[in-house]
Order: sequence, then C-alpha cells, then structure tokens
Amino acid sequence: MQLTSIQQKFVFHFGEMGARWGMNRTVGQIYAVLFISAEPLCADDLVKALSVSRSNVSMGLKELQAWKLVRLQHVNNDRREFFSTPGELWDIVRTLIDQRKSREVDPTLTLLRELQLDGDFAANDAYTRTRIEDATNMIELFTQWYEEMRGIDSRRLEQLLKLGAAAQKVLDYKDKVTNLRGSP
Amino acid sequence: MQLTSIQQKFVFHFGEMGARWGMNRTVGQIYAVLFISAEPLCADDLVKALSVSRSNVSMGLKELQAWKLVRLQHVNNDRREFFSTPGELWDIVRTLIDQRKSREVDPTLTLLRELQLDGDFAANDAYTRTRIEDATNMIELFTQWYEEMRGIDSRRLEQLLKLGAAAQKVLDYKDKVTNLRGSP
DNA sequence: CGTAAATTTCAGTAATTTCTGAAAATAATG
DNA sequence: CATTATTTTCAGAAATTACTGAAATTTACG
Repeated sequence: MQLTSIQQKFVFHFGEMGARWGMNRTVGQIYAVLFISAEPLCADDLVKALSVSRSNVSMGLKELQAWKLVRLQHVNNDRREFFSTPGELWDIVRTLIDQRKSREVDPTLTLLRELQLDGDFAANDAYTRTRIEDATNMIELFTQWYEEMRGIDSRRLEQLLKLGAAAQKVLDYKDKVTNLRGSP
Repeated sequence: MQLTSIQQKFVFHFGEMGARWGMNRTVGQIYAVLFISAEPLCADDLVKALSVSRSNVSMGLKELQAWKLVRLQHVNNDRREFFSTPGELWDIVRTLIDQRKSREVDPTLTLLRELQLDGDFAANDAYTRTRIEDATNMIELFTQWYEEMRGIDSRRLEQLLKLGAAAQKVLDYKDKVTNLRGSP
C-alpha cells in the first residue's frame, strides 16, 4: 500500500476533514484509504499506508465500525481481518446521515421533549418555553421528513434531488389541476 | 442572568453538543443562552450566566459572529454591545446549514475537482479515479439541490417538508396525467 | 491442548485545544 | 484630550484528546 500522489492528497484531506466530522485525523485517513482501495485491506496495510501505530489503526477501525462506515470481511483463506467501504455511494451517504442524525440531532430532540414534559417553567420562562417549542417543532419537521425520504429507492431519490426546486412547481401544477376539477 | 433550572439543562446540553457541532463547549453555551433569552444580552450577562472568564466570552462571541449565528446590536443609550440570535427559526436553520456546508462540504468538493483536473492518475489508480468521480457527482447532486431549495420561501419549504415522501406520489401523478394526455 | 498469528487494551506520553488573567487596544464621555 | 468604560489580544496554565509501545487477550490451526 504505497499511496500515489493523488491518493495521498485525497487521504490527507480526509484526515483534516475527519476532525470536522466528529472523528479524528487518523480515523478520517483510514476511511479515506479504504474508500479508494479496490481491494479490502487488513490492519497492517493501513499501518504501512499511513505510518501510524498498529494500535492506533485498531482503535480507528473500531470507531469506523461503530459508525457503520466500514465492513469487516474475511478474504480467501487468510487468517487476518479485512475491511472495506460499501461500493454503493448511496449506502454510504445514508449511513453517514443516519449516524450524524443519531449523534447530533436525536439527543437534542430527546432533551427538548423532556424539558417540555417537565413543564414547570418559571413565570419568567415564557420566552424560553416558546423557543424550546419552536425548536422542537422544527427538528421534528426535519426528522419526520428524513424518516420518509430515507426509505425511498436510490433511483427515485436521485430523480427527486435532480428535480430540486422544480418540485415546488409540481405542487403548483397539482394545485391547478385540483382547482380546475374542484370548481363548478 | 440567573438561569432557571430548565434553562440550565438546555444550556448545558448545548454545551455538550457544541463540541459535536464544530464549536466548543463555551461557544455552544453562549449560543444557547442567547437563543432562549427574550432580550439581547451583553458580554457581562454571559459571564454571569455561565461563570466563565470575560475573555472567553469575548472569543466565543467572535466565533459565533464568524458563524453568523448571533447578531450584534446596540441598545437604547447603553455603551456596551449586545447580542441576540435571529427570532425566525428558519433563518437560524438556513444559516446553520450554510455554515456547515461551507466548512465541511465545499472544501472537499474543491479538492475533488482539483484532483480530477490534475488528471495524471497512475495506471493502478483506475479504481481511485472512479471513486473520486462518484463522490464528486454525489456531492454536486446534493449541493445543487440545496442551492435550489435554500432560495424557497419558508412557508413553501415547510409545505414541501410536510409533503415528504408523498412528493414521490405527486411525481407519479404528474407522470400519469402526462401519459394520458400524451397517448392518442 | 499448545503454539503462533493477529488483535485489543491500556497506562503513560505527546499533541492539541480551551481557558484564564493581565496587559493592550479601542471607544465614548465630559 | 484625559478619563473611564468596554472589548480584544495573547502568553502561559489547565484540560482534553490522540497516539504509542508493551503486555494481555483472542483466535485458529496443527
């Protein structure tokens, strides 16, 4: 696993980004190497590619498995464990969004609901209360939307995304037809 | 600025989350306090509410301004600077997504495009090349979609979100009508 | 089983990030 | 323009996070 110059740039970048994405540099780099590798790799391949300690790779792989971003597999009759990323990019995106949602959004929604149930807002909390309500509603709107969208088949999803703002026009269109029918 | 028990829970939570959202604990807490405060607050209010140093608040406010998540304003004839968060939640969401996009997605898209222009992939890079292409396409699909959606009026956007997966059915519906018209 | 290959754990260290207090800079007031 | 209020900067301390190497554990093969 000697990385080519382009591979290196890609891997370094994911290292930098890894930090912004809630994993650390090494974890980001490990993921990047696996992502661009045609073959599954074992831990020692990653040690060689990235020049980090074996134990660091071990911990990184564990974290990536917790993220469900890499899959463990066994190769022919090799005793070692090999890792790879899903080939289908839509699967990766879905996993990534699921994970970030469950780390960054769900806990907040849970807390906000608890606070509302708590209910004993002090008198001077009136504004706080409405703000918390508003935030809850907004998050629920998004999570329910995502819940529905994430089930849609990749092909269809791609269509929808490409449609983009035009979806709005389809709404207009439907309204129009409905109104025509509805009027006497 | 004595925080009530509910306010405290809210603020502490945003402190924890702040870390996962690319800011640090104090920054998250400052934002939370401003979010639930009916009135704009000055730096010393935040010092009292959070028991952190004045300089820490100063730096935190600077970062929040960089995120465009708080606005600076002046109050009556007070000499100090006051801060608040936008009242309209949609504005907050839009800003948040914009910022995270520009920190987490745009730099990657830029790099991927550069790598493709670079073009001198080694022979053994064939797979890497397709992976980078695929990733680029996926990111472009999402950014173009977002670019279009972010312009839409909040009311309409809310409608669209509530529609959710049903948008798909509207597509079906339009197809059907179009086909009826199109057939002899 | 016993042995060897592979992986994981973890205590200690290194690196990074966050926070503070003191000093410097800026802005408003009489 | 001198004084005072306010904000910013920044060097160093404190806290947190990441990494390593050595030892312990697990796994699988004969």
